[in-house]
Amino acid sequence: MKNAVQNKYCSPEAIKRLALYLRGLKTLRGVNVKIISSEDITKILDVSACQFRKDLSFFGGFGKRGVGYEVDVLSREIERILGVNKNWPIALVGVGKLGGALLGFPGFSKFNLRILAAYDSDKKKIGKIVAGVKIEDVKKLKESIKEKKIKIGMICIPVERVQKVAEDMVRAGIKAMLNFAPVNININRKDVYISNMDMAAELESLIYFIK
Amino acid sequence: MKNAVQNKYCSPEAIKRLALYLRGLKTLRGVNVKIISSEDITKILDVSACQFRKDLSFFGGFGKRGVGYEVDVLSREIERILGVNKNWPIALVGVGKLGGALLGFPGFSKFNLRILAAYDSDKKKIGKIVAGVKIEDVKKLKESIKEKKIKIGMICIPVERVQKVAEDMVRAGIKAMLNFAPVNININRKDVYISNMDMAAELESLIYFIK
DNA sequence: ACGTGTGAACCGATTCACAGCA
DNA sequence: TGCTGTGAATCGGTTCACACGT
Repeated sequence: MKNAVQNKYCSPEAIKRLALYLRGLKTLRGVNVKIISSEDITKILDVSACQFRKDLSFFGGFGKRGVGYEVDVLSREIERILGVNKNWPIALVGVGKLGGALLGFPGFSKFNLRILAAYDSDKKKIGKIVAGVKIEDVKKLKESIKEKKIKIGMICIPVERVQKVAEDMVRAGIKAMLNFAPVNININRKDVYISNMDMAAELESLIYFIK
Repeated sequence: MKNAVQNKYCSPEAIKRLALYLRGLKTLRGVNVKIISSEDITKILDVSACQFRKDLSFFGGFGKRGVGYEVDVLSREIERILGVNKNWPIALVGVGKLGGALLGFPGFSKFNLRILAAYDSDKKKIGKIVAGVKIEDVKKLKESIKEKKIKIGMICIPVERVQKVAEDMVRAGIKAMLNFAPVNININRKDVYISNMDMAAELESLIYFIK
């Protein structure tokens, strides 16, 4: 077994797969499976056995030859690699229907992801508590995020205001953003990661394939 | 100019980029830009000039040498390629917070994507009208989707029930699905496309990069 | 002259195939 | 023997660089 090589480059695709593996492992743990082989994983996830092995071997050898991978051990290792074993508070901007739904989304809390701050420009919403989070004025976004030392943001506001809000968030110290508006955010910084959850674009590309 | 070569393989990644280009083009049209060059597009989207050209040339030559691309023409062509110039009704399963938010999501209607049917298992919700759509009993999902000839589905229900519902949808004729539950759907059919909007996995992979 | 369209070169990611270890 | 871990081979997608058309 080699030591983990964290300084070499690992593709974003591979990292997303790690998160996917974690899903699969949690499911297996739920039905009390203790050991899995790379071949087994192909039955529950759309991934090839050797891709699974290669992805993991990049960070070190977590399996036993002739046996397989311990579900518990591997889960913990992947959590450590991704960094999700620590708490990563999230700031949400835009508590409309979608933003409101995300505030209470059980899929987040299950994975150590907690929305700690929410912002809106609507006077009627400011001050209210939604899913345990007090909605603040978006005007105070910068100092509030800075003060709370939040590094992750989610954007659920209309297209027109997205760019400005994103810039404010970066100035406040946000390093990663999930953008739900169908527009491209322009931030020229290598230390800031933006991921677009463009649901309409996703649907549009699906349409191409079923035609 | 060569004729469009639709029989050769085009990667899903490239198709997603087409949808992205469409976003950019709509924005440009909004500010009355008539012509763009492949170099210009790099200023508003994270894509290289030659990738833009290559993606488009795969489907035929839509630009003028020495000039650029007409925004109007290119928009229409991409819409035709993707197939979004026609109406593609959508069926939504699970009208919880997230499902309810998607029902009224303006980002869909803007792009010809209309949710025409919604299903839930909650007796209190069945029969109610949300965002103009009457919620039906999920038990009647199969015949209802079949009757309405819907080909696209969206899944917003708890993990445990996802696999069964997905199978029912496929049996009813659904060819493409957007899955919002953090679980992998197993459908062994090449003519059915499943796209996972796994927001938690997305966040988890972002955490890796900001660590 | 200018920007598209495209074969060729390049590069990264996936898969193969087998050595190595339990 | 069985399954991991991994260099080598392969595959596909991106970029280069320039011929071509306006």
